[in-house]
Amino acid sequence: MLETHTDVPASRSPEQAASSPQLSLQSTGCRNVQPVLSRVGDKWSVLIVMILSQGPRRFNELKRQIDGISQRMLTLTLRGLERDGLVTRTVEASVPPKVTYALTELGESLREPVEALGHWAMAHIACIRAAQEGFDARASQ
Amino acid sequence: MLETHTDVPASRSPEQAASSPQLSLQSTGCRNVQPVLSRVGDKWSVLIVMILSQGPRRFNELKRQIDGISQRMLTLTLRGLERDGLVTRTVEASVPPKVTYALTELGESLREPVEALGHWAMAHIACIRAAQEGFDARASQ
DNA sequence: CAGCATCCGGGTGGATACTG
DNA sequence: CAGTATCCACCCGGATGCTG
Repeated sequence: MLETHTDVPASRSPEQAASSPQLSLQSTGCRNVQPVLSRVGDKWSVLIVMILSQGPRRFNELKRQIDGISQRMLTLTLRGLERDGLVTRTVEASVPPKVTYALTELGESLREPVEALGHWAMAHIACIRAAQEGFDARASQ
Repeated sequence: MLETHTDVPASRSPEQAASSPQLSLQSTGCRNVQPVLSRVGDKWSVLIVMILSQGPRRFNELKRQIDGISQRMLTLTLRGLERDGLVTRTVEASVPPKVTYALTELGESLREPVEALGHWAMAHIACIRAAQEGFDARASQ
């Protein structure tokens, strides 16, 4: 569980902090946040994390369960997740080889904010689609 | 990415109507969630949303405030956000023209889950970096 | 001021073939 | 089974130049 939720009380940045140019919002927070956002926005990472949250999986189990992924992207994505410390890779030296992937605690803790985003998406998808259709209709005419 | 194209309706089977305990991101939810995740993972969208959450901004205000963005990407990103109904674009027909961008309620509501993700990122960035360095060290030797 | 048009380099990701 | 290696199409995104 993630009770280390250092709840930052949303220190509203007072717009233009005069002296220091607009490096406040970018370099301070976003340099750290952006890589994480990229991982979440990645085509396959979140899906893999969600599947692994149900339990460890072997390589081809994942491949079968994720419709449309190429083995190249599965490998690459798993390597990336492993590198970030979100997933562990366990090799059992047998014939045939058996490799098991599982979520780390870090990976597990990522599920909460990601699911929050997922819930937001589910709750507002109709609203978004409507906006898109309106926009497209306006643009085409 | 910015092309959150309106996906096919894809009539849902009514099997898991209201009994799904967990938000299944693989089957039903994935198609709805993924475009949103792409937007969040987008290089500039979240940054723009965060800035606009402090109040409406004009085009060049945003451009000045967002270090490193090209005006092409600013335009494209704002169009995408507008299309998704997250941002409004208001043109004041004057000379010189004045265009103001502001968050919609939908855009404002996105801030919460995104900030949750941001907090997660800030809280675990050290952990992630350590994992990455360990991984890289292991890989290079 | 607020864009759009164009070019183009680099990275993402799919398809395919091969290995331990 | 679980990858690696290679080729390649696409398109993201920066730079530049031009409009109203």
